[in-house]
Amino acid sequence: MPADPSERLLEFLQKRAALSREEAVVFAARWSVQRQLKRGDYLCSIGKMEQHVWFIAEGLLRIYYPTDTEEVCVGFSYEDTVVSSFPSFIRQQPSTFSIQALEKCTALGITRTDLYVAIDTWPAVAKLWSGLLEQVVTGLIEREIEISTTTPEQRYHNLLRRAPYLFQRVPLKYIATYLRIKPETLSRVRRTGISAS
Amino acid sequence: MPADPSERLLEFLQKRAALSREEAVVFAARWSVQRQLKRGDYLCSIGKMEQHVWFIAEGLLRIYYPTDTEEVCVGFSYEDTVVSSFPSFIRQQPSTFSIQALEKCTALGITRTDLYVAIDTWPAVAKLWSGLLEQVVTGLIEREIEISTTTPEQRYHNLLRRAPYLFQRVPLKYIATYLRIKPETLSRVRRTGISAS
DNA sequence: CTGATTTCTTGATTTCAATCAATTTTTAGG
DNA sequence: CCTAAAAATTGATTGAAATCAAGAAATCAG
Repeated sequence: MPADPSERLLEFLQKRAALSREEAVVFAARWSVQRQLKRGDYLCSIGKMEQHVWFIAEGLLRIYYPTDTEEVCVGFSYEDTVVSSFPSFIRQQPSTFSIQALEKCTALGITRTDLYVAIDTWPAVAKLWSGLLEQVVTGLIEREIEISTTTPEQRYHNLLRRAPYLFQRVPLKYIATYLRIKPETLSRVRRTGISAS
Repeated sequence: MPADPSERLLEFLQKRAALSREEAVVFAARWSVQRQLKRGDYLCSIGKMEQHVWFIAEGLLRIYYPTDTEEVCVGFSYEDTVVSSFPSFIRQQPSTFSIQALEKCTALGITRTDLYVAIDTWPAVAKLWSGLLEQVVTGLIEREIEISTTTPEQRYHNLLRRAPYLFQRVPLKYIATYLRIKPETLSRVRRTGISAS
């Protein structure tokens, strides 16, 4: 894992997209917006127009939307993942999400125009984009099903199994909103160490 | 609105994709699987591999997944919409959804291979596909937000405003599961005719 | 048209997680 | 290292919708 963000992006692209080395280098160069975030900083805020898709080279962020009374996490992003406020980016509408660094982060961004030009230029990039959207779609659907078919306790155990690393890096109060339960409930569920099926 | 399913598909494609008339005709011809469904028939069932994306030329269907105790509707499809068990179609895994006709339906299907060939052949089809996926993504996200930020009553009024036609065509018990409430609750919410904000 | 089945409504009761209210523990920044 | 702020825990209580239980109304197939 290279420390250099661009090098890391290049590896990511070559692993994920059917691009030649040269194409990958050219495409990677279009991810020209570098952001350094410290804990608490925002990559995107409610109401702002999302102009980029971000590659996270380092760090961890939460993606959330606010309600009257709390902030509900829809997901987390970390090293070697791609994140954006997709509905805002796709439709060019004000974002309904905020994306906040929970750790010091390094992100590389590509603009909307650059991305769509790349999609039109390289079929492999078009494929990468559809693949990413497909992943988002299947992820959202699976998540919706899980939330509505499982108990808070099951969801906790499922997440613990699928993504134990989150519990090392994310305050439980954010994990709680991601599981659609209150921190108090999560605390109680953890105490009674009932094992998952 | 033409009665002929193929003609209807052609109109749909020309409206939605930047295809020339000739391209549209050639692409439309790949939607070669025609299905006639009567009330109660299935376009896709749990556990089956979804092999097609379907264009609905006529009729109305519900898309749902089963839980221990009920069937939860994730959406409806009707004339001039496209439907599939997307996660199954995309990943070629057994479907976690069933898609059932609530009325007599006519559907035209394109196979996975035919679709992906078309995507690779015509940039406009690739665009159509990404556009469709983008629509699914934004729809799912908005829905997730709505479900977790609104009361059953608000959701009922929102749906009544956005899609009044569903109430003409779909039994309330299916609408209830779509709103993530029990039929009894929906009934009570409808009785107390409190108007939406 | 008509009887059977499905769907919808209404009432009584229960339940699971939310809320409210303090502490205790942990963490981060000076 | 120390202290203030943030996060987590624990207990008591509440509440909104689910569940349970009949009936009434609508619909569909023969």
